[in-house]
Amino acid sequence: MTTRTSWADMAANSAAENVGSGSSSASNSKPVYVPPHLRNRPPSADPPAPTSTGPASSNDRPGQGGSRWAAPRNDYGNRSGYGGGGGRLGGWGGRGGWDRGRDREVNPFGNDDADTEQAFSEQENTAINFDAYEDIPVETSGDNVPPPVNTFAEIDLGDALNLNIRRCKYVKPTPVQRHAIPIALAGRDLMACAQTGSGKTAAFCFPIISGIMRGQVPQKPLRGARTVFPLALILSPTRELSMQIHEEARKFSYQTGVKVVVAYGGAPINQQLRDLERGVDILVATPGRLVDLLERARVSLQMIRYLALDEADRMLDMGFEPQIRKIVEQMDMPPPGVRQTMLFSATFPREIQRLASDFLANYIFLAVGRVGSSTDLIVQRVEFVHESDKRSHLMDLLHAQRANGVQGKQALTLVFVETKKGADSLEHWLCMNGFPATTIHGDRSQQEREQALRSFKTGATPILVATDVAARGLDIPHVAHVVNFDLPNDIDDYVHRIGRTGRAGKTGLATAFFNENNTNMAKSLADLMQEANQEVPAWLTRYAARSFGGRNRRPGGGGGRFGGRDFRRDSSYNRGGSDYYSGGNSNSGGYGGGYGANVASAWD
DNA sequence: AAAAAAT
Repeated sequence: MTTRTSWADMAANSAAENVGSGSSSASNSKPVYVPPHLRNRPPSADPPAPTSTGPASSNDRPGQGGSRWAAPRNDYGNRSGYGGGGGRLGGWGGRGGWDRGRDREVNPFGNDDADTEQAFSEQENTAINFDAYEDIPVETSGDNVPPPVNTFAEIDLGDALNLNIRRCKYVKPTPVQRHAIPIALAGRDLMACAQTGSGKTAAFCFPIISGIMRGQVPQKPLRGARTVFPLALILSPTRELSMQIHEEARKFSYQTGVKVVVAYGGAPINQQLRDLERGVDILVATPGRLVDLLERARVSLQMIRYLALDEADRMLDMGFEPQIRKIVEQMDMPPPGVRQTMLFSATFPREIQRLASDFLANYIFLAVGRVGSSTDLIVQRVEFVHESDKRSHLMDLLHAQRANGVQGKQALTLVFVETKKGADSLEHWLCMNGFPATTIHGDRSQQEREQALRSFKTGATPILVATDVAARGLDIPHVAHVVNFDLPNDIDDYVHRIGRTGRAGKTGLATAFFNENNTNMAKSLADLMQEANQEVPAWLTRYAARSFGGRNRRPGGGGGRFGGRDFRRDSSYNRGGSDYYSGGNSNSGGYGGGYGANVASAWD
């Protein structure tokens, strides 16, 4: 079944359905989470009862549950089957079980007081501007696509998770969450084109955490005493992105009894081993370190129920594919159809979709994008700058920015270059010229990388020179300007790079330096900018007309290089279609909503 | 050709 609906339509339909189905607590015994802005409207719904809830409540933390929160406890936990019979004791982590309750869980939230409305509004840097996400076109395909939801209350995530959602100030689900969460909760495999800034991590974390909480306690397989058996695996292409996902997942799983551990290279493995031994349900990892752990038999994938690949197209490109295949296909992970697999990215080239389908079973394809383009929030500029002029041109931009800046402060500027050497050399030059800069790339130590990122985020060094290590997924609030000092050779990389600004519904600026070395990018860049309603300089259009475009120019026009389209619908894909389409009703006709050819976006 | 990812 194929549906094409604008986001607004979805919301309207969904709301209409709810009227009939009686989702309010008055007609339904299940308590309903009421977002803060809807509270004090008698009498339909009470706030959630924030007890310790969930499966861990009966056993893990005696004395903590229920007393921390004043609100009256409801019976949700018992009715829904959560935690019945004492609940699970957490994942298989060697020394897990009863001991785990003694470890006081560190509060991952800066401010623990979820009942203080003010606390929410003060955390402005994580607030999402939802108005920017209205009227978003959505495309789904696959068998029996579960309908989207309108509110978190419609989803049976459980009290503990709902409380963490409140703590994160997520008042209502973002478009990708509205669609992806019901799909994932239905147990379906998913390939999703979605935006990090709007809560993509939550879109795959919520169903995983919820599924682990309500799942049966698995029998621990017989293995070496030090082997741990995570239930979910989340892979990402860079260490910093894995760290970021881990931090978010920890917030979502706070006081749920679900344990999240991160493992990546460049850091001492011993601490990570200790973390694993203390119990792991969800393992977030980069591929190299995970392979190491698997070969040491410190981790087994035998119990994996959920597999999520973030930046999935990157994970399956030439550099990563062998490692991913090893992890997913050649170790002890359950096969597709047994485990549940979710792939997320903004860009999903057709050939990567084809590779990815090896990992999926009867999956649903989901694309969420803005009308016309998803980069409305990012003003894109492209300037013709000769190689020899780049530095002085960058200096001009930075000077102008400083002049316009608030209180003379330099706005955060992320400068992408092609090579690690180039990054070091540009950073040095900027510092020499009075612009506090730092750099992040793969030749730096992990400590240096993390320090650079911190120092950039805090504004201590408001200029960060980066290679593509920082191109994907990193959520750095307040990046005002992304400069493509060197253009990438792949338009997908450009899309991901500029997506470091204009996040969470805020606006941003992206400037690209173009010269005769970038002619192969002219066509794709011009098309992309046009789709995003950006001003395309006449000289770029002329380059584009001359350019033969190489791999960046997709044949067949309608394919859309954004990847907002299911490759199974291409006529060139002919394995009998019914593998994937029960009805075979792939409707590939014109789409009024904005998925034309070459739609691209800042969505990752 | 470059970048990332294990030691």
